[in-house]
Amino acid sequence: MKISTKGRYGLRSMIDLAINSSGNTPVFISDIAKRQHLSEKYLEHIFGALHKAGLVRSIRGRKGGYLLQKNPEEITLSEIITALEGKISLVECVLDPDICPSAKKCVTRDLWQGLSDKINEYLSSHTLNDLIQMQKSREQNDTLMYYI
Amino acid sequence: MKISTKGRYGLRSMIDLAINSSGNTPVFISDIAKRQHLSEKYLEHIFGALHKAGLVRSIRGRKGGYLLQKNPEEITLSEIITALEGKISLVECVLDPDICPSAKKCVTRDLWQGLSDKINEYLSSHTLNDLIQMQKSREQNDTLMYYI
DNA sequence: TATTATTTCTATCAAATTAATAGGAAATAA
DNA sequence: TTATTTCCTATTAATTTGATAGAAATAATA
Ligand code: FES
Ligand code: FES
Repeated sequence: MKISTKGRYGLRSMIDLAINSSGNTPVFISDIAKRQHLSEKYLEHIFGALHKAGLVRSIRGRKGGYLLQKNPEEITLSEIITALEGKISLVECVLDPDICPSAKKCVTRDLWQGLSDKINEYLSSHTLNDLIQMQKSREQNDTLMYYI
Repeated sequence: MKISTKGRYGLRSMIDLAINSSGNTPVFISDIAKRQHLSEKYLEHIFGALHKAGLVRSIRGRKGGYLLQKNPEEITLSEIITALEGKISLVECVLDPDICPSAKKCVTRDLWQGLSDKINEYLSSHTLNDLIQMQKSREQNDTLMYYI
């Protein structure tokens, strides 16, 4: 029961993208990879998935790169994780009861269903903006420390 | 972000064990495997883990088998899942901050921490007995249906 | 005591999934 | 025309998960 690197790296990259894009100038994957200490090639894949899910806008060619497609407060963490890891459910049969012949009787399915709902609830109730604000205030506090 | 078969099979087997053990006579792994449509050999592993975690008592030799070590209402689902899948955390650095050099600054870690806590909360607040009662009442309803 | 049924332990193999790399095509601004 | 970027497809590497085999230990039973 772990979040994969795709999900983890992707979320961090979305925060990085939001913080480092000024206006309409796109951000290079290579820059995000450098700042986040990630492989450029692997990050390409991740942004492919984010793009496909409509969370980022891409500009091809020289001086191209990526931009957020929506405002950070309109992007829930659930959307980001779903884009990168698929629909959130702890067991397959929560989404697709047909794969378990005894799904109707199975009490553990109800349990996993309930827990999956909790997880979805949590991730839907936080937006990318929440993380950005946390990040920014944390950085500001770090700076202030030097003046105290 | 999935529960592995170990966790799923193990939980179902604990319910099976609790429901099918009468008094102090132990239950064979082979019987549980039959009823739950699981591989006997694989189930051995699973019970090895449950035993190691002190959730079941084993009786070796002929007419041996397994018994619950505690009353079902004293066994939380968190204990069972932890025994089978290890400590519940969505990313390694939640339990062990040292593996991420920037753990103190990382806002995504706080997020995963929070969500991992929710999951633990949920699984700690339900016991094996809850599932057994659900199962029993479900079976009773099924039986009643024939008499209506 | 010898035999048999049963669990436990360890080692290993197979399959599936995830993570990462590589190379080049397509697009586009300089 | 060139440099720089995303996009696409394939391949490889690493890790995790699922399953098997067989020897050792142990207790009941004949
Ligand atoms: S595990 Fe799928 S229905 Fe029980
Ligand atoms: S991912 Fe581990 S601290 Fe950020």
